[in-house]
Amino acid sequence: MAQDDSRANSHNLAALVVRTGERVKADFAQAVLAHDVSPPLARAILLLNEPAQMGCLASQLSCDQSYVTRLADDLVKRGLVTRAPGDDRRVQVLTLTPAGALLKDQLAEAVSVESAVSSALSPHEQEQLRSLLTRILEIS
Amino acid sequence: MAQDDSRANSHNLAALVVRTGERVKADFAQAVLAHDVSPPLARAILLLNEPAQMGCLASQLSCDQSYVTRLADDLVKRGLVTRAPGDDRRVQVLTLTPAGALLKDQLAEAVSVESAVSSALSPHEQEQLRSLLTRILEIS
DNA sequence: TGTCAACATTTGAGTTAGTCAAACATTATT
DNA sequence: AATAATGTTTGACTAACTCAAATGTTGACA
Repeated sequence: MAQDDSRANSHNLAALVVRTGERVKADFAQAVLAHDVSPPLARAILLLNEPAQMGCLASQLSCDQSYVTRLADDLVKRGLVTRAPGDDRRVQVLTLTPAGALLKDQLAEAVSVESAVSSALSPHEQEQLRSLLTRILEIS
Repeated sequence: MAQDDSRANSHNLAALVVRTGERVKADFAQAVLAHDVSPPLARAILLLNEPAQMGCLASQLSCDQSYVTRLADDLVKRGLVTRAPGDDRRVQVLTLTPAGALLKDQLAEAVSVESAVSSALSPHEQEQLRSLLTRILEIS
């Protein structure tokens, strides 16, 4: 109802969760854009610790497979990954080139350096937070 | 790696924060779309407890003023708000119509009902979470 | 009082981060 | 051998924005 204002606005905990997520995302974006990489591209690169097929990447990114195709196009064009058919010739396996691996390390460094989460909270508090968030994600 | 910890490397706390934010946002979207309102429109409606001028709404939504113009166009077209010049005739004041006010209450109800945050955590835990997130937002 | 800077809103054009459906190639099933 | 299933690609589209320039309005001040 209208007078139940405690939930309506940004004093609302749900809104705070969203806002914090957006803040962390913005920090990530700032860190990776400094390396001329868009956030989705950076996410893909950071997942390529070992060669992976595109469908797998899609599920890790929780996005459509066709979007991974576009990301891969871009990565290949930039010389950051190679795209080669696997044993099953339907699949394409993405592998970081040396340049890509280097960039991945730089991105990982940049992202972790400017992490508001780890600089705001003690290790114990970080564990607390992790546990609370996990509980939220677990429901349903 | 078949783990469906969907937002990659959820062992990374920052990723977990983002993922939780997205989950909460998705719940919000689901709740309001059931009332045929897009998430940004719903956010605007929920902020209109009292008449507000557009620039003010923009800052509450943290978006460009020109985007509020488009939201307002839509809201007016649907008969949910009126847009009238204020005393200062540069400003336009948005006011919920009766239909808009009714919808606002329905949205507030729908959004609060399906809140993962409040059903996953005890009141005390919610306070803990609020405090941790606030600390993250405060750093900058 | 006239002029000019500042402000609120609007418009037009563009961007980013995707989605969906259909097509295609390859492999698996019957 | 025919058909179904799987993985990727393409084309067309969308949502949710942003930016820059244009428009209308007001306040400041010489």
